[in-house]
Amino acid sequence: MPLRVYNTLSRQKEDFQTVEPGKVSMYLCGPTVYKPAHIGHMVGPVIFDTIKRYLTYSGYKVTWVVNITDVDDKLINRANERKMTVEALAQEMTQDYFDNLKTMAVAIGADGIDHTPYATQHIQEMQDIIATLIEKGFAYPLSGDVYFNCTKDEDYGKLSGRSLTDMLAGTRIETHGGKQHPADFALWKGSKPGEPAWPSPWGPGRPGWHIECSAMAKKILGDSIDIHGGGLDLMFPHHENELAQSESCTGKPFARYWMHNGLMQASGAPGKVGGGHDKHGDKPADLTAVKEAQEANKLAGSKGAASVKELFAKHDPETIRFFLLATHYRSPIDFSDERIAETGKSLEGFYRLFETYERAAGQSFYTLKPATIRGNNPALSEEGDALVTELSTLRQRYLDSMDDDFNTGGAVGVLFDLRKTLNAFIGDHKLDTAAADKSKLPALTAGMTLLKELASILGVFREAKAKAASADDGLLDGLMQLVIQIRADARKNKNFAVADLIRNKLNELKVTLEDRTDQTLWRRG
RNA sequence: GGCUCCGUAGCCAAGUGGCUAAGGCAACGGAUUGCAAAUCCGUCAUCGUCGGUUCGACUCCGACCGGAGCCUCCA
Repeated sequence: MPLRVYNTLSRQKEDFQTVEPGKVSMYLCGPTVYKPAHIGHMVGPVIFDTIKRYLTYSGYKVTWVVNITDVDDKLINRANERKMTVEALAQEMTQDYFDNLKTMAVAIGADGIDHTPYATQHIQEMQDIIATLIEKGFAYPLSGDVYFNCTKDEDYGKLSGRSLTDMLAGTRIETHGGKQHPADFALWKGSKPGEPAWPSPWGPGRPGWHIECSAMAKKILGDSIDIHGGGLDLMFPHHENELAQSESCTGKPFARYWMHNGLMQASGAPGKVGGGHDKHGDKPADLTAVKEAQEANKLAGSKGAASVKELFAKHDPETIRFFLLATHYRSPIDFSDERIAETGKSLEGFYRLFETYERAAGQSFYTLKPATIRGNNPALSEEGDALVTELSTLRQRYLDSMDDDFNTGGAVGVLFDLRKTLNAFIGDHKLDTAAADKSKLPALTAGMTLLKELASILGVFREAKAKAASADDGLLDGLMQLVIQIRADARKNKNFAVADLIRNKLNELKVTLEDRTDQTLWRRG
């Protein structure tokens, strides 16, 4: 089955064909760095990181760009509030963003985001595009600003499915004095005193919001890119305008596939995590009230939108990543601590399996070296155990899911099936006991290696978790072994009252004991 | 008002014009265990409502109900 990708432009899944065979250029709209990232900001990067991993696994050479918007009204206002420069604020928040990406297993570099261009470092490229647009008649200067002329762009609105007449009918667009059409948007904004400004042929000013992406995508990836991504909220006006100005400038298709991820929603609180939410539409007369309500909501802050760093204090980042990938990327995700905790529970079985495997095989799951390229997996093509056949089937199901518009939710389901299969195999052959049928170990390792392969594509189970108690010098485990020994003696003497007392008291201390046939294991939680 | 999208079991969630509608969490029954834990096996849905198209629809079309997003420089 060929890879198929849902394209917002056509509103359907299309066979994936790149501009250049074997290569994929990918541009994801990054954050405006004016405040700490919240969970919603992680959705796009995690999904596109997974997409890059899968495309790479499928044999493509992928170049991925995520831009940093480091000049904008919100930055200016925020910097003023905090009495710091826009540069300093941007630097601080960019670092926060990068730190969070790293924690979420999204790398900066060849294994992840290849380029992170900054808007302020591409002013010249933006001005070049603006100049070209003016020259071609797609844009016009107006008292220090420059506007894109939407009516000159024949297919304006094709991405979001809007027409200029619809937009007029909506009357939601405030007409700025002098603009030729209400939908015309700023390419260049003349600066007010005290604002960041760059010299330009149209006077000192700063770029409009959309132009930076056009400029940076063009510079780094070329006139036509393969995939352009971002949150669903960016489809209009941001991506629509970006597309319009880019194609008007170059005369070439800007992006083959537009991919939009669904937004994170705080559970119980309608609306997206990051901002206010208001219903409107029925009462256009109530504009003022609506606006006031919006402001109030903005001040109230982001309900349910703890910063990512606060979230990491409560939940394992791997759990959060898994949580994000368990749902299809185009669906909205309902976010709550309960949901993530539930995901955490569902992952425990994997960690147990890894421990079991280590006991059985004498090597860590994390040291297994899985195939990194799709193709026939030699370990699975050998005639052998019935397990091997089953593994091949599961692997194919996984690939079919991912080929279908990166259906990570379906792929996650296969991971759980694989877990069950391997646990059953271990049980059938008593592989975690002294009575193990050692001849079955290679088949088990093949299965575990496959699990590693499939999980790696999702960016999970790649590395062992850092030991929580790094300060512990082994005392804790020593004490536990002592307690376990004492309890084992009690059990041997059928003194179950003592044995159960020990176990119950340990439970109260959040320590779980597991009596296996030949030993007793303990773990926290 | 305009433009999109969604509605699958107690909860989360994948998927399909026709064989048994993935998987997870929870619950229940069983195997295992001294009892537990962990693991395995099993039980648990006719797919918002009403029409239409079709030999046949949960899957296509329409209406309605319910929910979400955008039209406001939020990823």
